[in-house]
Amino acid sequence: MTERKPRKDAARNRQAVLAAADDLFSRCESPEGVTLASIAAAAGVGKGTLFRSFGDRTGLLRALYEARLEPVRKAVESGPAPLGPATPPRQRVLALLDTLLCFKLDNRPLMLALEESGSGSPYQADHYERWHGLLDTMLGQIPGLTDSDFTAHALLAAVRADLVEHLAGHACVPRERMRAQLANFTAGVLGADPVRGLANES
Amino acid sequence: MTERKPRKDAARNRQAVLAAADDLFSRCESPEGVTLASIAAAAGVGKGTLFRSFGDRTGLLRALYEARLEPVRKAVESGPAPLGPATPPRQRVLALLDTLLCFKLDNRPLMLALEESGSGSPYQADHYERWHGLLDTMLGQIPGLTDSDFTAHALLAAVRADLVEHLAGHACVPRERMRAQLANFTAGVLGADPVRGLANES
DNA sequence: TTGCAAAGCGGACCCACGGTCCGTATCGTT
DNA sequence: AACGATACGGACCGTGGGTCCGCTTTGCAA
Repeated sequence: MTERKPRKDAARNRQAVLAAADDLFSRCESPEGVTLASIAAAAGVGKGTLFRSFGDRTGLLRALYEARLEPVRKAVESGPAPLGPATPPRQRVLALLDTLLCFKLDNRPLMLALEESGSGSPYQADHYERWHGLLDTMLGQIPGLTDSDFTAHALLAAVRADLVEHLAGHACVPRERMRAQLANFTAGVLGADPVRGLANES
Repeated sequence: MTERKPRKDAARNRQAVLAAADDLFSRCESPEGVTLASIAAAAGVGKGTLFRSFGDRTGLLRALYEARLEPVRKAVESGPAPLGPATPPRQRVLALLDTLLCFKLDNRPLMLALEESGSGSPYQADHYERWHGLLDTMLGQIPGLTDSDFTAHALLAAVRADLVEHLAGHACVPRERMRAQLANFTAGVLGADPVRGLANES
């Protein structure tokens, strides 16, 4: 194997940086303000260390994202209904989008930073590919629905971080209302009748 | 009136800058590469001039955008069907989104730069407000459709510049296919049956 | 315990880019 | 022609991401 065990202090510093960044992001608005130097300072390490651990800004953001996303990923990959793999497609799509929305609501500054930094567009990040692929597959299993690929993109676009931020931050749309609107919209896209209880489908 | 007629050379320089920027944007990929200094150089003026005319990068982008958008705006505000105001809502929504998509396809680098620069999110730009307001109104006139506000946001999100860029540039989805997919998707959102000829509705 | 690479540290340094400033050139009016 | 107002342009600045390299720490081994 190519694994070289990292030195103890290295591991500790990595954790410190992660923690500091996490903290700064949840504390401050406007991810612009969270500079790499400030993260390094908050973590009590030098900039060099930070870059060695994460490559660049995007790398750090991604690492943070992965860390926070872990439980969600688990739930989707092998959890119980309505998120887990044993759920019928319609409900699972609803559940997935709802989960994504909530996640972005709960991690606004980070998600904002991640999407806008991504050295270009968020569409190049492979975590996007993952969500898109999953959604695509699920949509493909819904009879009567065409263009699952594009539809997946469009649905994901409806929960983009900056839109969420705009609605939650500027328009002050409350969380539950947003969730309801998204569910309603999604149900419309999936065809059929707008779901009311979001859990009665064959 | 507060209008002070600008000096002749000022006007000429403004045009030169606009032209140069237009050219650079349509020529180069990755709007990152189009720096203000390079625009100034290409226009044969100093950076100071550029900033005096447009305030900042976003101002320049916006000016360019407005200029290119002019015909579209006219067509929407007072043109003939299916874009003009006399069109029934369903068709007009379809037509508007299609138009927007085509516009972004035709102005990829510029739109990309505009959306990602906007000193924050594209949602703070007032041209976004305009499109959203219009769409919102139109959607409100479609019976049986709820949450027109959110729906308008979601539909606009489906034609965001970076998504369009991703599909057209990376995934190499041909123009007509994208238009068809978008039309299909939109029709789904509007309720009812997926339109086939996109022009048979009461 | 001590010695000694290798791994890691950190902050001085670099560069690109957006944006400002002010001495100088041009306009256009009298 | 002459003079104020207007605009020019490029030197200059601040900021923030990313790099470099001499010094410190670690952990293995004698």
